[in-house]
Amino acid sequence: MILVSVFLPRSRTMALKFRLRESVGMQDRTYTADAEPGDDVTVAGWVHEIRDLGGIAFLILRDATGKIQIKFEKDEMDEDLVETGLGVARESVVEVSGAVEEEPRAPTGVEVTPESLEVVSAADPELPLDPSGKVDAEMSTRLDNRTLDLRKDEVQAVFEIRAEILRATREQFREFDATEITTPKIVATGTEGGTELFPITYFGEEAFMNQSPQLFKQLIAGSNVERVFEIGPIFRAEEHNTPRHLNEATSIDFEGAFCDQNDAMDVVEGVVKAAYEAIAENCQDELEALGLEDEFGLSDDAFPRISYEDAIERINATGELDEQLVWGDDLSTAAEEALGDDVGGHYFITDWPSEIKPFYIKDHDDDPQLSTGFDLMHPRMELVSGGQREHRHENLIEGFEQQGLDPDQFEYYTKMFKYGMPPHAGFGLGGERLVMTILGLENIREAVLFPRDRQRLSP
RNA sequence: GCCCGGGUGGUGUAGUGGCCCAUCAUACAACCCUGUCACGGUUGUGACGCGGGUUCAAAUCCCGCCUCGGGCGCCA
Repeated sequence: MILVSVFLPRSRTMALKFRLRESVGMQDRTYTADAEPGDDVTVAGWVHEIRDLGGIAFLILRDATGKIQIKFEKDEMDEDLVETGLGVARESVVEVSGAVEEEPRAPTGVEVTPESLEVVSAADPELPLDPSGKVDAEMSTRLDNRTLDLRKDEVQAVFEIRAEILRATREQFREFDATEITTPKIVATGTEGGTELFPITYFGEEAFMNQSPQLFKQLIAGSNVERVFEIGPIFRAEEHNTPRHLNEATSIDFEGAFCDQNDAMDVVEGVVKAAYEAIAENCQDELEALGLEDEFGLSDDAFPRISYEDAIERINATGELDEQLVWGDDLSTAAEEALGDDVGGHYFITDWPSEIKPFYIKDHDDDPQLSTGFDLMHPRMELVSGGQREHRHENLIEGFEQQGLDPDQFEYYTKMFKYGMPPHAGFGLGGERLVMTILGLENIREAVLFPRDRQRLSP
């Protein structure tokens, strides 16, 4: 990514966003975005850069709201002050007090003439990566030094937007009358078998990190709560090596009683669109930092709902695949790409063959070969999988057996289907994949502060 | 799980057997410069992932290990 400008003018909304924090921060500190000409201020932050032109020199101070220029005139100012100010290493934390003056030649139109400067925390002059962005760093170097990496505007913007996506999806779920729940991450059994779970020891007993809140959210949807959502971590022990998989991911889950797969699709479509809208409305500065301000948005059109049968026909018709797909085939990455290019936007694939969907997905009443399962696809990758759930106890037990699972191990789950389980439907949406597709990130690790992948366990 | 490609100063790179006590940028150090905004200029500092092998000669070829990234499978 290329930094658009060293000085990103922060808008009024940005300044307002941070003003709220002042009540809990340094009482007499002014954010750089709030420094107005005529004020006597104390600003505190990181030394972004020092430009020494000889008789005059500038220190660029950066904080969460932006940057401000501190001016040093060597002949006219206290020698110690100049020496301290210009001797400090980049990325050191300093606190500067002085008068803010209007100055058209300054990058933001204002600059501070310092009266005092304190080095709060000196930085090592040799940095493991360059937060000013003049020199790129590799993903691995960046992740090993996330604190420094986040000092770059375009990196910080990703996580501000991620936070906005989470806020907007939460709010949208509330619009759908769903209650936020949290379910256990340490579990006795997996959702779909034990092969892809991280085993742990729980007081001497075998346990696992949960790979999905699926069974728990169903149990709560079957209570009077009816509609639930959860935004939380999921853990998968698969040893994949791709730019779109994580071993710890954030799942955005929904489950609703008296809902069918079409209702679930309505909800997920609403949630995804709410995320796009919230970003367009509240994250202009961040979009600019990422260079996305011109092209950002999502069409108002409904996401097309394409049946599995039509999907394979359409894929075959593109001629992109070496071998024609036949009914019952799962969709390969190449097939998904061919269809994604053909559709050109988000779309659902519905009515999958029952045999390639998990046991808890309900089949169509009039055709047991067809499931109510659906996927929401972004042209670049799968975002969501969902469907109507099997709520009939007998059918559920049968499903376990057909999938080669022992229903006795899941008794905590299946027995609740004996005490009044309404029809219900839901979905799981990949949180990082949502962030990644919305922002066009090349690697899913860009969307997580401290990613867990096959190689990385720390930091 | 199968397959492919990398690892060179702090950072990012050039270099496919001798022309390399290793290129360039940035950083760092010193000096010059009174309006920079990726400031500019001069000089300097600093590196071939680890171990073994082939060769008169290895950053370069071979083997093993460590490590990073990607493709597929599978998935969110």
